[in-house]
Amino acid sequence: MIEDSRKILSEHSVSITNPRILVLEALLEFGNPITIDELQSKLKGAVAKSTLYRVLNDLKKIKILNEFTSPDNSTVVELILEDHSHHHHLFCSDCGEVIDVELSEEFEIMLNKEIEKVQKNFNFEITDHRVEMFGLCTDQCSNCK
Amino acid sequence: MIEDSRKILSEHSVSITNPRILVLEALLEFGNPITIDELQSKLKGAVAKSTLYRVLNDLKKIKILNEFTSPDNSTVVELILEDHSHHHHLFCSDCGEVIDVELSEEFEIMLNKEIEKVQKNFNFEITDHRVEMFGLCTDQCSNCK
DNA sequence: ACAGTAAATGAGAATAAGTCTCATTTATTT
DNA sequence: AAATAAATGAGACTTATTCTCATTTACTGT
Ligand SMILES: [Mn+2]
Ligand SMILES: [Mn+2]
Ligand SMILES: [Zn+2]
Ligand SMILES: [Zn+2]
Repeated sequence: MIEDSRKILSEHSVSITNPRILVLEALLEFGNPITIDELQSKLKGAVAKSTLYRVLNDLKKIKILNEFTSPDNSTVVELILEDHSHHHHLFCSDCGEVIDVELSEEFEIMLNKEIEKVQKNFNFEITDHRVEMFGLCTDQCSNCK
Repeated sequence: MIEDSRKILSEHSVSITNPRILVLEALLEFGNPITIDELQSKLKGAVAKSTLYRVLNDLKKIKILNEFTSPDNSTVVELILEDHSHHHHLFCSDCGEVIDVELSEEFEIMLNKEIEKVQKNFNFEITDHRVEMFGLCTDQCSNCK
């Protein structure tokens, strides 16, 4: 995992530093979208708060980190590596878990057609979209029992 | 408009107070999703900051206010009255404008089918969804020229 | 209309996520 | 190994939102 992190950094010509490795490792290990709070507690103070935010910004700049706000207003980040393709998110309103969801290709095609229509109607240039689903994990989520 | 505001409040058995009327009037007059910042400037200090947030919470409690975060992290609110049906949002990454968008019925039907699948796959109970589109208004938006 | 009571308000203090500053440390290049 | 630019840590700062509490206001029953 340390090697994965080093590789990611060097492939993006970002200098290899301890805080960057630690943050990447934590993200890789968790493997799911994670709250900044959770991330901080996984790091157990090994990286200063200011540095954590700087590293997250660095990762955003090289386009391997995605950031969004969950319905309870916490900031969530996730790595987007090569294998990580276009997908959407499912939020548990109870425990706050965020789950990656891939929707069917037919659906994405239809959504793109809708987007075409919206572009024309509003004379917009739409560059991205997001589908979010909210609900309750019923029994299998890692936080709720 | 004052009468509309009074009516909305009494219909939801919320006591009719000046700050509540002022906030409702501003929202009704603007008629679109609005940033809390913009809302505050429309109110020109007529409502104390703490009261504004309280009133917005009151409106959320009676389920006539929707709140979400725009991609630039500002908080956006909108009234959801009877006529205001299910819809989604389009964000201009340049000027921050937020536009209501209604997608086709066929699309929503298909999305609901996708949601059915996700519910089963993840053993979730999905209660709501959101489609967000991001891009640039090309010429007609009220803020960019 | 009036008094009594609970609810709502205003002003400003408190909280907390995220940013910034600056002195020190570290990574990279030679 | 030295030189240099970049990155870091610690804590100050900013700013959106919440909280506190003394005062004001809206509703209820008379
Ligand atoms: Mn994801
Ligand atoms: Mn809307
Ligand atoms: Zn859950
Ligand atoms: Zn615009």
